[in-house]
Amino acid sequence: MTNPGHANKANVTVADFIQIRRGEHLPARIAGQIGKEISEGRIAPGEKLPTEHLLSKTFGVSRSVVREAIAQLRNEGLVETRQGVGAFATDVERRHSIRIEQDNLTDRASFRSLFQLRLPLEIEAAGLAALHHTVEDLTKLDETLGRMSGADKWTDQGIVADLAFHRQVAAATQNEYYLMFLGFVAERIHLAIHAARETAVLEQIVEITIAEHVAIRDAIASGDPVKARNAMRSHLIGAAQRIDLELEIF
Amino acid sequence: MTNPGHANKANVTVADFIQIRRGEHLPARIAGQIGKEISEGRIAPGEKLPTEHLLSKTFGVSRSVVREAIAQLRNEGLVETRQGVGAFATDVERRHSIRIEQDNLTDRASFRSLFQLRLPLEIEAAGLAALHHTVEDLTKLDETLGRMSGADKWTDQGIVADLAFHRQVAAATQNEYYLMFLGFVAERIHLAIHAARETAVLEQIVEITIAEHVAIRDAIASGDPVKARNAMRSHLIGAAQRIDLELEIF
DNA sequence: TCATATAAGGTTATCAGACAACCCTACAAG
DNA sequence: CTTGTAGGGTTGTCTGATAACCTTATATGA
Repeated sequence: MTNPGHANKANVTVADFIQIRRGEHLPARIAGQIGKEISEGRIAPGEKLPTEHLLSKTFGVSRSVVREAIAQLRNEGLVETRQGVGAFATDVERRHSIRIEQDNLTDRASFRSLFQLRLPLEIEAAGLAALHHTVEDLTKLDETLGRMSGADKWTDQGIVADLAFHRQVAAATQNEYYLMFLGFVAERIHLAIHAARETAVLEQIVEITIAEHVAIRDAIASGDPVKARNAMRSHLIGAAQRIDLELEIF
Repeated sequence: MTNPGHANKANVTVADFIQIRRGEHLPARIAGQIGKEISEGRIAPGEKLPTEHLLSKTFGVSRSVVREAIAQLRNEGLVETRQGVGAFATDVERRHSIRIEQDNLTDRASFRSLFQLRLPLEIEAAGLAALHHTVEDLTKLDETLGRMSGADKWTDQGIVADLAFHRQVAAATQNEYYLMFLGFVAERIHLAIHAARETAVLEQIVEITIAEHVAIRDAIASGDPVKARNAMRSHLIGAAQRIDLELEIF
């Protein structure tokens, strides 16, 4: 919308790029500026970025720095580069890595969406864990439960242990992707709650839900996937209610 | 005389379809190797990585490439660098982005794990889509179904349409994270099948499953989440069976 | 005229070497 | 014993060059 047609030849004004001040991690700052241009739509998807040479002159840095900045953007999926052609802003659909800006989660609707995503993953993970857990998995679960109900229950340790418990359930599935995705999602959720200064709420959750965690552990140990799923479902629904989150269950 | 860049093997004229990956972005490959070392624990968290100079000699590439690889790992949160000191591996918990190396999916067990992760997400998404879909969502679904059963059924278009269908179901949940995660996972799976040169199988899947897709669409349109979930579950289980994938269902 | 081959110029990818900024350690000076 | 400093090592940045690749225009031959 903002005159995207000038990337072809003799671009008059690349953008409102300002000269970089030295001091700390040049590539990251330049990547930030370019990324902002893309995120805010001033560089449309599919549009070609200025050449590295031109960018280096524009920012007043060497081409190495520009290259590293573009590499970072490419890694985040915001741009694609084609040798001999140039760098292009990508469609949102094609991004090949998942990244969640923590700021987004301050929005309650967004937070709820992430929790709603977590729900089926945790439930399925509990079921798979019931089928595939090893003796070591159970040992680790018990150890973590001990930390949760231990003397340091009211410190951050309890919260860390809660996170660790769910991570270990995911690990017990023996499925690397459950560990990867659930670890990622659960961590975002915990961080969001933490950032919202609702740690008191979290501690309360930890206290109330020790019994629920034990139930999950026992269900997994029993090897009954249905029982494990139900235990995890009850736990998560309860946890959501305790932070006034209304989920859709069916 | 020891130029490692051109120290390749003699050109083999046989049709050996092993990837030569000459244009496969050197830094990404090196980042993958180093990242693997970290993920699999051969480089412990907190441990110092070899110096850039040593790495460049080890891999036989220039320092620029190694730097770009390390920058990528830093961006993914796997390493932290301190000027004048070195690069250090970080804890797994710290990672703030998810990335799946496509190579891993050539391994059938790994591919199955990803499919097993996709299962509950797709099912839940179908249920949520039944509740939250808009008129526009249904229109897009119908349009995509038309492309699947159209004349270009046997081209890549049919496969693209299949992917688009599932993406639109995810979009119909009105939950950005379902779109983000499912789009990501489903795309990996399709790429893996494609890379395995099983496109013929995929096309067969598309043909057989048009009816199943229509059933999913109708169930979503009916607004009954349970029905939508069942339709999606049947479809995915069938799709898995058609590529000889045995999933755990409960 | 039309299709193909070739040349030219631009862009990214990689290389090589150098210097700057910064950190750590050890050792000398007080 | 404390302090200062010199030295070496590492990452950060710069500069210039070459290779690989793409696009476009021109030439060539039927």
